[in-house]
Amino acid sequence: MNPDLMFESLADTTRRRMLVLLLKHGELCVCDLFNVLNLAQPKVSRHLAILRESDLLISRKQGTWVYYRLNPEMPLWAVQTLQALADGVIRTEPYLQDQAQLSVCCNSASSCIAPADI
Amino acid sequence: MNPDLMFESLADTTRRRMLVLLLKHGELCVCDLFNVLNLAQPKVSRHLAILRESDLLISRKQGTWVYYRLNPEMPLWAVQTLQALADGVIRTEPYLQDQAQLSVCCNSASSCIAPADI
DNA sequence: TGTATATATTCGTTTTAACGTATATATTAA
DNA sequence: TTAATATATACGTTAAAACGAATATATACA
Repeated sequence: MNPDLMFESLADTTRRRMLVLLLKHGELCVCDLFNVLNLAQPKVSRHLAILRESDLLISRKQGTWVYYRLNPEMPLWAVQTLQALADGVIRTEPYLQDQAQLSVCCNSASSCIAPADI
Repeated sequence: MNPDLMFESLADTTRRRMLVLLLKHGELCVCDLFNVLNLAQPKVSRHLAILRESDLLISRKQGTWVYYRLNPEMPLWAVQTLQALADGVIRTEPYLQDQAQLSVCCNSASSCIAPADI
């Protein structure tokens, strides 16, 4: 985990929103992310690539879907950074609404969120 | 403390180096900072202004010198973010050398570092 | 008063980052 | 094979950030 890359990654609002969603939810696929955030798919994919390249996220492919989650091998200081970020933003917009949107999306029949254990 | 402003501030290496120095030392004047970092004075002043505007730093003027330190009114999540940052970088360059340079500078007779209590 | 020093700001340029649109890739299913 | 869907990437443009150099401000002191 390179701190320079990591803190450059954290400088963008879209990327912070995605990280906080993944911190709270665990794992999400690309289509859930751009639906929840109400952003264009290529924009979300590009930001996900940046987070992947800075080792904050890892992805796994399952059929046509790609699921993203926090890198479980992150060092403690990086985890603590993300937790502090989440503490700072979680009661503010747009993060509050993101969490609400995620609940709606995840509980719908059309959700492509992965089952708890595969 | 606005998280957006804060995390944009943390995206620059020079600003991270200054924050870590101030986290470890407590208070430094502008000339100590640009001597330790070996950077041009206007560059350091500009970055200090950005950190001041994002409420990460406060300054106090004493004669011709201006002393900067972390904002003591920072919320807990912001303090924890900075501590995690410091944990992540403190054993890497250029932060290691910055600490070493600070020791040299602070212990010299020409240092303008403020006495412990004024 | 003038000079010297510490710090801040302005200005024009260069670099970097983000964007929207279009397109490519890869998987699934008919 | 073709069509449909999910995701990723490429391309050209726009916007934002950082830069060096010059200058402004403010304090101290002779």
